[in-house]
Amino acid sequence: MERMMEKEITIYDLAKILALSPATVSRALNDHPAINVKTKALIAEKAAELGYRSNTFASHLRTRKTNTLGVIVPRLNSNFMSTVLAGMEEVANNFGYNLLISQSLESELKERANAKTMFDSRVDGLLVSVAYDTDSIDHFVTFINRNIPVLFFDRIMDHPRCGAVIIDNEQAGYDATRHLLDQGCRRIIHVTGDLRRNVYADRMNGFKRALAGQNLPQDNRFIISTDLSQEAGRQIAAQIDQMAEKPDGLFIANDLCAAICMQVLKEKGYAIPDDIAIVGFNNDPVSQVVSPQLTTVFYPGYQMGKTAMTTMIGQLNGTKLIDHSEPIILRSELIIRRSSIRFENL
Amino acid sequence: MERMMEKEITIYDLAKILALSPATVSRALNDHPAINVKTKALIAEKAAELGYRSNTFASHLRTRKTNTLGVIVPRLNSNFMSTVLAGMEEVANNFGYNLLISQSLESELKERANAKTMFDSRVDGLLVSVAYDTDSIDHFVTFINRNIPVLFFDRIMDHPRCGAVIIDNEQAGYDATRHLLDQGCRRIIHVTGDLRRNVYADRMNGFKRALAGQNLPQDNRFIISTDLSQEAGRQIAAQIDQMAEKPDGLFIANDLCAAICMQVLKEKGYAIPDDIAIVGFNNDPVSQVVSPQLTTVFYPGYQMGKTAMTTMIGQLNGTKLIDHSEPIILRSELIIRRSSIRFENL
DNA sequence: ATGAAAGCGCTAACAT
DNA sequence: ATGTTAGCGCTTTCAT
Repeated sequence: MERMMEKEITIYDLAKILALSPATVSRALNDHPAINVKTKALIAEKAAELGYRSNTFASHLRTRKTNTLGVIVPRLNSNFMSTVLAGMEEVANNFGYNLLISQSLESELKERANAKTMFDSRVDGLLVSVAYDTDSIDHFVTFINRNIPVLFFDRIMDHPRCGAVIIDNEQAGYDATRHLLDQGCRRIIHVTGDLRRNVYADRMNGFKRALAGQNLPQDNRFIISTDLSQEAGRQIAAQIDQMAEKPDGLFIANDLCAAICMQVLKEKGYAIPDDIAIVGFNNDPVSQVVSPQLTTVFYPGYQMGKTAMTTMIGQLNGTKLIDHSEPIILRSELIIRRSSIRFENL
Repeated sequence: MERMMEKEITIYDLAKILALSPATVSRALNDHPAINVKTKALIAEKAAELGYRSNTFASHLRTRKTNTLGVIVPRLNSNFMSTVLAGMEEVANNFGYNLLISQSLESELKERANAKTMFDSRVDGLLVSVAYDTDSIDHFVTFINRNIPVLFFDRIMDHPRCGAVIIDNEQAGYDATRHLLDQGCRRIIHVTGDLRRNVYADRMNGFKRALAGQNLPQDNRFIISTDLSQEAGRQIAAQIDQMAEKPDGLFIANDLCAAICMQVLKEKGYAIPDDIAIVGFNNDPVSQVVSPQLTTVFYPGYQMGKTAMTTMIGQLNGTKLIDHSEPIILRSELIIRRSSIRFENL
């Protein structure tokens, strides 16, 4: 069967038809100021009529710019991350950038592979939220050495030539813990993730500061580092059930993990929040669906995506260079729901 | 401040250093059979040593292939979609393809814009799950006319030259409804999405078939088309609460919507499953976290992503052409949990 | 088995 | 305001 294969129109075709030079056509299409407005209109019209589309590869080859930005995230499938990406996409779109998105699946190995792909694709810039177990920063230094800006968001790495966009995790951790303390909790367990990641280390520090503020003892057995998975939620519940002296408060750095943990505790007969008050993190949809509804920390994902992307593009345009000396910090907010409001405070 | 800017190595550099021609280097790098094995090894070694990376733009300009595939999804932030994408990424990676991912945010307008971007980026193929309100298929025909393969998955459009990967939504809808009937439900409400989408239309047809099989009356007021949002879940619950004759079963085509609906019903004093049994769809994490746990339909997202991508790449390679005449159908499975098991059946 | 040379479509320095 | 021209780095036909 014969296939219809429309011929690809080039600026040469346009130039010939309009009796102009390819250079003029190129300039007109790129809205160059030196070109006569009428000429531009003429060219634009003809281009549209013939279905001309710029060959980005030829353009990239010449300009050494790809108009593509790489984004590496641990996973796509969290409400938070996909909200961030939606924010990034909106801004990138407005500025005519494409996004090359990939997930590290929480593995440094995969992250390195992703970074290599991005590098070979010659992205103009890279936005990264690092994997659970990332130790080395080598695979990003490759970019930095070539002057390709790298911007971390949420889970950041410390590097003198990389920007960062985060929330104040320490303060959020403090607020969450402080809230539990205000509800009368005195034996609070903090369940967190890998402490190499700033988000978890900072929340833990906030947790500790809140306890210290009340002159409460700091018991390291009350800080449990897990992978924050659903399974971890189950294990924590089982572990608590085994403890001689039970906790009366639980601050878990992830909503889904907290929700599962709460569920198992309820099954084992614990009253939430009366026996154990619980605070999660992220304001994931699950936090509204469990009963009692879960107190959590709202994370401005969309805002974070937009801010990160705006920052990156500002850097690329030279409009506004990234301040490497300190991160951009967005506001988060404690959302208080039933899982942490003790009876006596109603 | 001086910046270290490593010079980009080209095949000309390699050729000069090794006293070979650029053609030989190019062939060697592409593993051309005519090149001497030793020469290949020599070139590969030098390339690695100098950190050579192929300039994909020059290559694409020549070959008119981009090795990039476009993926358009309604939203990134569902467990299902990100699982699909993970599956796609794995396969694409193995075959050396890059993914350009974007979300339509359930809007045909945005979907068209995404498609245009993909088209201008000259993707080699396009994988799409269409938006809620997509009516026209024009923006995909553009690709088809240029012989760029288009493959739909999950939410598909009917076109004689596009492939499709789906689950048997009709059967899944039947199974879900049949299960409710088996539990003694006789007045079942089906809450679904936009019926222009196959996934919802098919589930509804399965629903109807199950009712017909029991000689139950078909009341169109018992089929409610919504946007399946959390808000919709709330509204449905309110609506049910107002009904003179209440339903005794609820089949909602989305877990989060079902979970919220269940929650509101519980607040209003309905016993789940005894007053109203509920079945959701997708096996989203929320389904395990609500109480009672939600009966739902497992959706093989990872598998779907892998299958779709394998199919696409088979088509591009010419290895295995897409069968346009009928869709690829994957197995789904009803997962029975407490939200639908009536007391009398325990 | 290897080389010479042309050209993919675009941009930009230089010229007019 | 517009034109001329020389590549960007790669692949590939044709030649040896």
